[in-house]
Amino acid sequence: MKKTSTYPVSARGPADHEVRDQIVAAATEHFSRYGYEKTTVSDLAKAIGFSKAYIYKFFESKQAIGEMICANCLRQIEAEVSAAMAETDLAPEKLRRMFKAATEASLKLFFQDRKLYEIAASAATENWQAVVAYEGHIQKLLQDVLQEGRQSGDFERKTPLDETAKAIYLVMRPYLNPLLLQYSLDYTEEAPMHLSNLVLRSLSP
Amino acid sequence: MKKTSTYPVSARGPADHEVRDQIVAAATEHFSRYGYEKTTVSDLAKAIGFSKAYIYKFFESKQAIGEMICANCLRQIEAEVSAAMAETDLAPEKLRRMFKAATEASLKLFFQDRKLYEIAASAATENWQAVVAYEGHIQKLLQDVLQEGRQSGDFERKTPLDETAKAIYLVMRPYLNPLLLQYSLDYTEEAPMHLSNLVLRSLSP
DNA sequence: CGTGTGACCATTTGGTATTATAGTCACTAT
DNA sequence: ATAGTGACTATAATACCAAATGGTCACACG
Repeated sequence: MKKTSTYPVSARGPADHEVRDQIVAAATEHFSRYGYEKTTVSDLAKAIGFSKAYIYKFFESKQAIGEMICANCLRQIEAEVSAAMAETDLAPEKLRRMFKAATEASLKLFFQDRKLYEIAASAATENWQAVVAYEGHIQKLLQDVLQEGRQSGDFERKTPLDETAKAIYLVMRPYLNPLLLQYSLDYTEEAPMHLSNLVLRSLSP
Repeated sequence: MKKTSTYPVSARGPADHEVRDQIVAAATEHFSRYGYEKTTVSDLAKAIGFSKAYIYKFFESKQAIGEMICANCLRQIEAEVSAAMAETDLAPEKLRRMFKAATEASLKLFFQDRKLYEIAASAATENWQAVVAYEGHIQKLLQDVLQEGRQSGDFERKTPLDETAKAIYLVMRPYLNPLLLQYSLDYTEEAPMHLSNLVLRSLSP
């Protein structure tokens, strides 16, 4: 199995290679310190002691490197969300924690890793693979918890599952999507609770 | 009573004056045709046959003129939403129509009056009075229909009204707020229906 | 074959000189 | 007092050119 998560379409050359890891490490460092725009490919090359041309043996563009770093950020968020959900067995509580953890993890990125956040925001604007994958994974998590709640009898079963999932995703989107989050900052304090309440009321059997 | 809606804080000089109306008319024309940035205050002056200095007897800045035009747009949306809601007496249906009409009116602005939409988006970014007022009015409409539905027995009465109103507003926001709408275009087709359904389920007694 | 690069080109970007614009004010006319 | 303006300034936009950057390629080395 090819692990597409760490070797996306936009990569090239040997998949498993020490230099690839070095590039990613240097890019993470530079992007998060100086930002994506201010980091040149030559900077990365210098940092790992190779020529710029060599970097292009591993990534087909600077953006491809950015995608990788962005994907790592988003996977980090996914992991935090999954962890928060794993803390309980009750579907309703899982849903609450999912919403809360996702918002908090995104906010953490925004406030503590602004430069990386900016990459994620561009990624969302331009619909990079990493963001599409992230959205897919979150939707999957959501669908799973809905299914679980239906099985346990916590959630109603009349409404088609995919409709419910879609609607709830739309409710969460302004706080999950890096691009939208920055325009919802005034609400991040209360929104997860209020919206979780609303969603759970809508799910009651 | 001062009608603050047509004479906001950022205006100056005689409130009711033919020239003020001429300025607004010329600005509406120019802003919607050439855009806010590309229109100079001198252009407006030329259009109404006065000097630029005279315009500043009526508005304290170019932005103040923009606010007025923007406020008109938003009031137009409000009017369309109110009209749509008046078509029915049933609170749940009112809520559906509110969501649908608001989304459609905002989309109309986006696609058919792009230049004016851009003003509204800036207004939302910079929190102009016009947008704050618009949000307030929409929230009032929402609160009223909720109250009405509670009285008629269509909606549950346990949850505090302002919490419900706030949560539902947050659900609608991505499609009402001009700044957010442009990032939700992929969803405007289905979102009003799916989200109305979700909200109504959450309101069921 | 895999590792690695300097030289090269087409676009962007950054800096800067110049122009255009927002906004004011003293002033005239009625 | 109300109606109206030309001349002015500080700031923002623009136009311009030089430097920097993303990206490629032919080639060298083991």
